[in-house]
Amino acid sequence: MRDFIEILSKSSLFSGIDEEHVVAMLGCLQATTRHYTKGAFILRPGDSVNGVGLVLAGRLLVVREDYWGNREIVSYVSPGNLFAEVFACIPEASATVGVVADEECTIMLLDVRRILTTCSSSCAFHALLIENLVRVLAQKNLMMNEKLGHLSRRSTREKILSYLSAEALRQGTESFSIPFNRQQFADYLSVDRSAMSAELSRMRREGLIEFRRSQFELKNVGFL
Amino acid sequence: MRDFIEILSKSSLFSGIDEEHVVAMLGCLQATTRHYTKGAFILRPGDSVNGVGLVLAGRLLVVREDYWGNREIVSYVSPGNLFAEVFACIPEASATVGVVADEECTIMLLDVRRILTTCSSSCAFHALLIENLVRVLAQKNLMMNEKLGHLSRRSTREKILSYLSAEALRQGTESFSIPFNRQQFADYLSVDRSAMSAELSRMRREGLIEFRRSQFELKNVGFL
DNA sequence: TGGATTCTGTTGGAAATACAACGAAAGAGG
DNA sequence: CCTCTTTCGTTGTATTTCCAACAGAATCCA
Repeated sequence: MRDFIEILSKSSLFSGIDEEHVVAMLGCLQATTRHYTKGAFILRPGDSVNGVGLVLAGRLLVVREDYWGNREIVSYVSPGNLFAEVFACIPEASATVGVVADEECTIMLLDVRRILTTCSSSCAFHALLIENLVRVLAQKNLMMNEKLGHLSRRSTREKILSYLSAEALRQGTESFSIPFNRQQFADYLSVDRSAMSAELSRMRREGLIEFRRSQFELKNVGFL
Repeated sequence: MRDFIEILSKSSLFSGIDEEHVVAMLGCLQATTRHYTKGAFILRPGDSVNGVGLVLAGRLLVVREDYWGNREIVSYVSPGNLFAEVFACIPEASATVGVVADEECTIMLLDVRRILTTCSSSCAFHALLIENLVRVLAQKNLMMNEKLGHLSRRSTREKILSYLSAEALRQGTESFSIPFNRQQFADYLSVDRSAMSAELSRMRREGLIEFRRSQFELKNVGFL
């Protein structure tokens, strides 16, 4: 547990609160930790959600699957970041997506009601906690919006370029690596993997990009 | 102004606060109202956002346009609902989408910092205001998630069915109308309008659906 | 090291979509 | 009631995507 306090104090939720106070708040928020092995479901579609999740170690995938088993990767969650906060903030809603451990991982569950309901006594940083929660919600919104922008492109090439240029902008360099393998990349953009590979090769032949596995480089782009 | 107080007290942000207190809070939140004619831009991509918007009358469209003029309808906003709250909650972010008046409309702008920063004196309902804001953010998140679910479908038919069945579920009936004309519907699902018309006709011939303009009926569905 | 497994790129045929063009139907406004 | 404008459905063609199958490369593990 001690190992995770640094993660916590640097997390999106506790940002700006020093380690000492974070520890004090954990009890107030009824924090519990859990451990999962690779491939295990942390949350299944339809589950009711009682608390917000915070990743302490490992990586989670947020996935959606349809009746025919097509799997789409909605997003991924790395240490220090929240998940399921949306369902936790709307008591009457149940999960519409699944959350799977992409590798062995440790998570922490916190009671959202305790975050929103200011307890006048102990927690001096409660206002900050709420502000952080609002910021996380807004940023997730922004991310989804960005992904919506990728998915709304008509062709595979446009989707790929939309994603890659956004990633180059975010990382501030034309040469960067993406957090997906090919199948995951295709799942993320909701296209066929082999079609994606073919399109990537075509773009390489045309001198638009260079790549090797998950390492990409945008050629001749004007915006950086 | 008087005309809009009922809208306000029933809005997502002021939900649970009676009209009397809503009026009292408006000053505290530095509320201003504006009027726009059909087709006018309320917000352009790249604009910096100082306050959250609340629709009092008329309907707004949230749109994204690419370099080639392809227009995607991200969502629409009807009276009583917020817009631009995401950008307002992240000071350093500027708008990534545009907001257009779909018809003549009146909106109100509110200072988000005033919502998040509790002023101990006057506003007894401030905690509720924050809770409402959090709920709105979470619900928008949920809506985007749902839309992501539609867009991630591979074929036009699947996208249409995904949207229509979600709408049928929401409205609780197999016969319902959608808030779009054909072009807007196609824009919303990011597909070609004529292709959509063709697919709709095909689905009608196969007995899956019935429709006339914006009125739809799902046939032989099991979930209602 | 060698074999098994996973990941990636390629290809060809089937299917679906985009695009452009057109006419019919519906709605708006005098 | 008539005209003008917008919306909607249809069709044919060019493109693009999907799907399945396969082979080479990289990685893993005993």
